[in-house]
Amino acid sequence: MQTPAHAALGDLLSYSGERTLLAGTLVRVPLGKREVLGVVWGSRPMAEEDAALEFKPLGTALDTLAPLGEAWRDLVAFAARYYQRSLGEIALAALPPQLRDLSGVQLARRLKRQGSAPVVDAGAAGPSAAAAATSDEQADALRRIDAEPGPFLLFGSTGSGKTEVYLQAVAALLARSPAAQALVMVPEINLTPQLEARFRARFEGRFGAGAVVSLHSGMTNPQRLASWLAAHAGTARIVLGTRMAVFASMPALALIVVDEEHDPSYKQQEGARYSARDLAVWRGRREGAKVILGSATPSLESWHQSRPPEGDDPGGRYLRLAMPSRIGAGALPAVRLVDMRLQPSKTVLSGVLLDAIGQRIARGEQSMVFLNRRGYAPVLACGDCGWKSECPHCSAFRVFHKIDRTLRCHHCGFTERVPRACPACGNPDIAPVGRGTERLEEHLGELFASVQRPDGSPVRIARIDADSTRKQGALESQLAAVHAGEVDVLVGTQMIAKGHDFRRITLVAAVNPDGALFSSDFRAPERLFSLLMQSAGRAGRDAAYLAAQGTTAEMWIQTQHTDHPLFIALRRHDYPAFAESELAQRRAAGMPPFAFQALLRADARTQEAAQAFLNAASAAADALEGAQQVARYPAVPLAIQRVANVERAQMLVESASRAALQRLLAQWQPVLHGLRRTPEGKGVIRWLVDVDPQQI
DNA sequence: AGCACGCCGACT
DNA sequence: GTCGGCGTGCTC
Repeated sequence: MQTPAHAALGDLLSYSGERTLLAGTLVRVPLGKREVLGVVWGSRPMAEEDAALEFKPLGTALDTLAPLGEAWRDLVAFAARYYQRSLGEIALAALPPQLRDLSGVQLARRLKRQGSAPVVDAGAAGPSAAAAATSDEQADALRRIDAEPGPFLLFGSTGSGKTEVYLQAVAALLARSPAAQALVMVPEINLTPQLEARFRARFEGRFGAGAVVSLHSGMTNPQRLASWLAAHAGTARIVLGTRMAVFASMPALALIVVDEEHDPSYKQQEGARYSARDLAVWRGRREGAKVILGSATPSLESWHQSRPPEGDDPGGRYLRLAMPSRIGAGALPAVRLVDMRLQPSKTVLSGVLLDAIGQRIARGEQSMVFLNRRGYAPVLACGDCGWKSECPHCSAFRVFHKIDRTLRCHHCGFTERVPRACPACGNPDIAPVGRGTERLEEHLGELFASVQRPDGSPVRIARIDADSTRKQGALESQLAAVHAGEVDVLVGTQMIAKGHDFRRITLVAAVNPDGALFSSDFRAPERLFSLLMQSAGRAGRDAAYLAAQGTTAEMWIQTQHTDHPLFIALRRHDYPAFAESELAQRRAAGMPPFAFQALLRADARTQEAAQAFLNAASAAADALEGAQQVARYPAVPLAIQRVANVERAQMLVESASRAALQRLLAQWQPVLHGLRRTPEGKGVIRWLVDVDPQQI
């Protein structure tokens, strides 16, 4: 009747105890030599046949806490089943870590303290930020959300006011039902503070402090526990969080919002590889809560699922709500494609783009230059002997970081000081190849060294990427500098493309986005389109500013493929056209969303051992029921084959039927565990199943 | 996952 | 002679 532990450990463990505990009660139980947290999944009286078995006695029950509800347990059970993980692993991951090491007494103390915190008093309403006036599109979306069951796909361009729709949908719901709770998810921790501020401003006056809580991995354990307990008790009316929040215990859940639903961060990439967006839809249906998925560039899965009925096609299960207009922001930026084939070879920044940026600087406007590669140069190479800065532990190059003169492997973290001469032949003349954000920042600094801002001061270039924001609070202070107008040109990775509301940026440039056009990952174009759309959305957010400046917003793209359909659709800001052509290709090729996939991955000391395991697994699958409905592709090395001296291989498994795929995976699981003890499983360090993989 | 038990190299 | 490397196996 409990849950911790992992992988091969059977689903449920049984313990003995004097009294019957309600399902969902948290308990401490002995497991091996330690005591762990468990959740009661069910109980029954001792039967005679149990006498032969030896059950350990249950430890203390943490029953000062209300038991976890049936809906929560169903969600955990579904996630465990669907993503092929043990019940205990999901349940434990779904609970705040601090619950694990809190004794019953400590927990009671926490609850008492929290219970005595100022209680929500609707009568003593303080000032609440007023709801903004809604556009016709927003009002229409809200009406449909109110009238229809959903799930909804809120398809709104950047600046169309999706957040206002979320706020008012939440407000309508909380006003109608005195206990109702809403869950609002965002893809990244970085985006929670500004969302939290808006929700607090809107709701804390009405529902009291503590009505809005956050739940994400950036919080300390005590903070997380406090939020979790408030959600579980129902005192928190609104829970904001990242993907982990989908598992929050919310007894009166009535609405789930998944903002930027297309974002890959919703898919957990280690441990249990769940999709918080997909679980949100499942949870919404199970609990009768409305679900709103919002995006300017929806995932093709959600887009397809929200197609309107047509002919024989009954349409998708989601209801699409479109909000094409931008509110309070200027028109969407004009997209300019620079044909790099017409530029001198090795041009990094074309003359026309530099001119355009220069003009913005002269007018005191800001530009954003976007390059998805951090560091100074992706490779360091010797011109004489051909040595390259390979990582000794990975099949990847170490990146040259000029700032601290290091070569760093971005996969295993292996870092060394840059050698003064070629380690292979001693040639002192080793040179960076290619460019990252550091080098671009340096390059721009040189190019604009003689240019002046309107007040005569020198041009300021700033860089925002994972390296420049590593320190606590660094991102905030850098963003503040941009907002304060201290920066003329901002260089960065995709970090700067998301969410941040820059008022004075009127030009956004993507320097070298072509890599994703011909990637082996079939989802790469989808990600690129969404990233570029999102980047474009950073420009010209403030119509009043544009008008005052007498300027228009522009998005520049340097490419070798100016006639690529992706860029043509982008130039028209036409996501539907892009989606339609991508979906046609996916349909023709039998790829998601027209097929369902899973990956079986194996890590081993040698590539042969990893592949041998996968091949044996594939052979074993032949004998399973329904195997002929599921295609298994050959085992292949991962794109980055070796990381930290571990060889990695994977096998794609695919079916037109989700149910058939699930049936096969369920039967496969015990076989795979068994395989580890056979000769083919010998060298395998670990294996895992990734259901609905995002990256292939 | 933890945490044991168990068999082979460099230290008090 | 012991400390400790991580390989293998178990947890009601």
